[in-house]
Amino acid sequence: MDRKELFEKKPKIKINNKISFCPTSAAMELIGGKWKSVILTHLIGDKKRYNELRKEIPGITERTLSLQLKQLEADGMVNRRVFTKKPPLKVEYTLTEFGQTLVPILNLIVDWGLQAAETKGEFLFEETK
Amino acid sequence: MDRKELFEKKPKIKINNKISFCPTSAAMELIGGKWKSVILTHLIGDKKRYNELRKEIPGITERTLSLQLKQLEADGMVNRRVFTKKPPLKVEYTLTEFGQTLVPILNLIVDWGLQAAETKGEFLFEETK
DNA sequence: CGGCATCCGATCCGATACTG
DNA sequence: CAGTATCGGATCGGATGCCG
Repeated sequence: MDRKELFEKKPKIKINNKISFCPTSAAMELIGGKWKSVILTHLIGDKKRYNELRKEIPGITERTLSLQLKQLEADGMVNRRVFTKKPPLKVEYTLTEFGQTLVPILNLIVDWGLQAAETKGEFLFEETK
Repeated sequence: MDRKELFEKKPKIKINNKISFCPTSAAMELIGGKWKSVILTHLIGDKKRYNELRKEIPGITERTLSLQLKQLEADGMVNRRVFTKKPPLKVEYTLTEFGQTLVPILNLIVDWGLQAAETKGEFLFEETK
């Protein structure tokens, strides 16, 4: 069935047991929310450890980072690999192959955010932490 | 200041009085959430009346559609125009010029959602309403 | 036709403290 | 180091009814 026919039939979409009414909302179930795309953006290119992500993503709490990573893992966007069994642990997160397919969108979103800031917003630089 | 320099300084970003820590979260403040990008997608190309949107977006409630449209208007993504004063009213929504800049992202998201459904999910067709 | 008002449960998410 | 546990406020969003 081609795209045109799909559009006309307006099927619901089921991904990971979540049912959506259209491709857009299906996508937003996976990458929407306040933090998911931010986390994914930071995983572009490199693997990252938990605390690296925590430091690189200002404003996020441990709890939220942990929960979001777990969801991303459950949705097949992120791999979690444990390298040591005894504390101190070493855990690395990477994008899955599926997660990689998001990279073009994430890059567009970053660009758009920058441009929106330039045209409609402002940048706040802080000398004094 | 060029992009590279901007990245290194990691300024906060303020758009419409909302402060974000990076371009991605700034963007997600504007287009994130369950419904905003769905609504915007339906405004691509055509102006739409309130009830048109309601019919075309299954699963959304009047209240939510109304609230989201108001936010999109406040954020400068959508124009709301009233054409009659006495009931029955005629109200049309269109993308603003700023909203138009989102179209490439929205199209990518639709494509990605379709592809995700094809590879990781399934389509549910309903003969019986 | 195009909403708004109200109520209310579900969910999100921040703060804080604790653990293998 | 990489989380989990618990609490609680804020926000989301569904149901319902009303209105110019």
